[in-house]
Amino acid sequence: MFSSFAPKSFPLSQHQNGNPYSPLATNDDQTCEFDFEDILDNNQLLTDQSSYQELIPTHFGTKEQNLVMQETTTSVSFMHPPNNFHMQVDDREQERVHAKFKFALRMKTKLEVIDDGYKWRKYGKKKVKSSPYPRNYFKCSTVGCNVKKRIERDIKDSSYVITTYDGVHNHI
DNA sequence: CGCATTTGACCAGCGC
DNA sequence: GCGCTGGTCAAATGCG
Repeated sequence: MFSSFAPKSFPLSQHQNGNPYSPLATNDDQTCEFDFEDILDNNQLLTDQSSYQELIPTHFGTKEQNLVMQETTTSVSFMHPPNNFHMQVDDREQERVHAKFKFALRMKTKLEVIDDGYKWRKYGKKKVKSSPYPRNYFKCSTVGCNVKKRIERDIKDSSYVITTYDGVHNHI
């Protein structure tokens, strides 16, 4: 069963030749540099911290290092969970694990809405106390997919946007 | 007219 | 129990 928890494609509105995995096109409105700011919640399969730390540099780059998405191979690694993500779990367990999976990424962009390859429906906007910027709430538009995401500007540096994904897509 | 977005209302959880 | 805060709902609104 296919599933993914990360953006499907580069966070760019334009991809060369229409291929979302192609090298990045230059776009002044949105830089392509971004990094994992925080892993908010480990999934159950990776409760062993050491194994989790191994996966981050392999698949996403280290947390400290900005990851410039310029190579197809990097993006493909990024868009899918690690191969052993589904290891030794039945469908019910996998569903439970996916429902708990949550992570955030921080991206330098001037855009308010970021195209990550999935179709989202906005269902809420909230002023949060800790930030002068509103937080926007989205649900995946695909029927039966319960993935949500929140988007807000970084209060420390408003040129960055923090996107928090909640759940795992059950579709391509 | 249909669908997505907006936005105030409502709800749940938490700390006091 | 009460108030605060964040998350969700849903009616109103806007737009193609």
